[in-house]
Order: sequence, then structure tokens, then C-alpha cells
Amino acid sequence: MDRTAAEPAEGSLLLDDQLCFALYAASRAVTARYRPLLDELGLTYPQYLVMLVLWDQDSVSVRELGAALQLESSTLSPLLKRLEAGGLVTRERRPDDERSVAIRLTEDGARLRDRARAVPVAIGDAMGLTPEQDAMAKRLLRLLTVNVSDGGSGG
Amino acid sequence: MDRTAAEPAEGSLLLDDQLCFALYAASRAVTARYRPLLDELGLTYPQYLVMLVLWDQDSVSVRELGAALQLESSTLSPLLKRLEAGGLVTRERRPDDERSVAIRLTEDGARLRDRARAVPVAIGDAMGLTPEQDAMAKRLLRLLTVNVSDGGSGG
DNA sequence: CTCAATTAAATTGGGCACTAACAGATCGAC
DNA sequence: GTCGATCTGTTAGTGCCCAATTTAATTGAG
Repeated sequence: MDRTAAEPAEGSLLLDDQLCFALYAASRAVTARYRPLLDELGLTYPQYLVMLVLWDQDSVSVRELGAALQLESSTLSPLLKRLEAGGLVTRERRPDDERSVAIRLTEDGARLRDRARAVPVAIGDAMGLTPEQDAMAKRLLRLLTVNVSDGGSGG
Repeated sequence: MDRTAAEPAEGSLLLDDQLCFALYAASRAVTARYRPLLDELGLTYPQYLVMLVLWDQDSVSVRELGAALQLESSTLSPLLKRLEAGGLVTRERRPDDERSVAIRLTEDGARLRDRARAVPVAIGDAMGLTPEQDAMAKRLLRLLTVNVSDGGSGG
């Protein structure tokens, strides 16, 4: 079995031994790759993620968006105002609970979906992973996210 | 319906089909997990990454740091000024090439290394991946980073 | 029921990070 | 000495998190 590198020591402080750095670098590289594609749609990367949720399920509250994207409302509020200013969504208080704000697509926002369809195809192509590698990466990243989020220190 | 194992459609716009979202969420979750540990060291997460480089190799230029961390000088300059203000590093022009700025650890900065040793251990524990999963994740993330950075559209 | 306290949802403000675009200084070649 | 290239720093805009505030709904004591 050929192994790319030796097993790093348990408490290594070398940058290249850190999974966290590989994760951080990959995340920024992917976001950078999205940028020119999303520029054409007039979206930033987090805005694109919000639109993905709305294209799947229209009329969600800020709180529900935060739950889906694991983002705080203090991140979403200004972001949603920019989407509203761009004419892609509307924001209005829910009549039955005026603490909540319902986010809905405008016609422009709904129309953008067709143009956005090319984006994940192009990115998937650029990522250059086999379907098996893609599935494995998603599985590992979700496991990591769950473990790290749950305050669990269990191995 | 259960589509956890199903192969997502090529051009799916569902949030949960996107590897990019799994990556983005994992990256933020890991950073959040680091926060309380790094708070005790008086470091932010990117500052910690810079310190990892310096603990391995003292006296590096801004350019070299940028190459190691894949960050621009416009990110590093203010970050390094904060580290300098915190008394962890010094910045001075290189005598042989006064365009370059040499970043060096102060005694406090060097001393911090011992306290930092517990950090990757705690994080590794929280991540809860087996050594095989950890190695696989790093391998996939690096492959992803290279593919996505190289402008390659190859599959 | 009425009023105060508590909880919930969203917003606002401040600090750090990231990017793109630009400005200053220095080096090397000529 | 001039010119192009290199290295660093600065500025403006967005995103992210934390802490504090505002507004609305709920709960509890009388």
C-alpha cells in the first residue's frame, strides 16, 4: 500500500499535517472558483447558498434559513437586505407571528434559477472528482461537521 | 423519501447535494470549534495558521507566508500588524532586499508554542475521525484544492 | 384579566478576515 | 538615471461572529 506521507505525530504543529488547514484552503479555493460564475448572476457565494434554499422551498423565515445554512441571523439580515435591494427576494413580517420575517422569491429571483443551473455543473467539472470521491468527500465532511458541532469530544 | 444514498442528479440545485456546501459548513464549524481554544491563546484562526508557519520556520517574508497559506498581502499585512501589536512577532525590512519584510517570533511568540501544542490534539479529538478517515479527508481536500485552483476543467 | 418578567426573532454595531484594485518603495537590467 | 518587475501596504466592499438592542409573543403572579 503506497502511502503519500507518514502518519503525522499526534500533537504535530506542522501546517501541512493539519486537516483544518486543508479544509480551510479548499473552502477558499472553491469559493474563489465560484466567484466569476456567480458574478454573472449578481450573487456572492453565501447569497447563492441562500438562493439554493429558496429555489427549493419558497417562503422561509430568517430563522429557518439560518438552520438550513448554519448561519446566524446577524449574518443573514444584511445579506437578505442586499438580495432585496437587488430585487431577488421580498421580506415581510408574518401576520400570524410578527417576530418572523418571511423571505420569498420575486419573479426575477425565481427566473434566475434557470441561469443558475449551469453553475453546479461547471463547478463539479472543475472539482474533477470521480462520483465515488465526491460522495466520499461529502460523507466525511458531514461526519466532521456533526462531530465538531455536537460539542462531542468522543472519538 | 430517502435520497441519502442516491446519486444526485448532475445539475441538481438542492443545497444538500452540493459538495461545496458541505465544505463551507465544515470549514465554519471547525473554525468555530477552534475559537474558544484560540481565545485563550489570544489568537484568531488565521493568526493561528500564521503562527504554525512561524513555529516551524522562523523569519519568513510576507510573500513566503502568503505562499504557504495561500493568502494575499492585503490579508496578511493587517493580520501581522495585530500579531506585532500583541507582542508575538516583529516585522523588519530585510537588509539585503528592502522590499521584503522579515517576520520573526518574539520570545512571547516562541513561548506560545508550548501552550498551542494542546490545540491540535483537542481538535483532532473533537473531529472524531479515524486516522484512515483523517488521511482520506486530507487527500481528497488537497486534490480538490489543486484541481479547482489550476483552472483545470478536467474530469 | 392585567401587568411584569421571560423567551424568541430579527436587527444593529464593532472587530477581524478576505478580495480586488491601487499606491509606494525597492530591486535589477539596461 | 530610467524602466519594468517585485514586495508590501492601503482602501473599499462584503462576509462572518459576538454582544447589545428592539420588537413581539408567551408565561406567571396577583
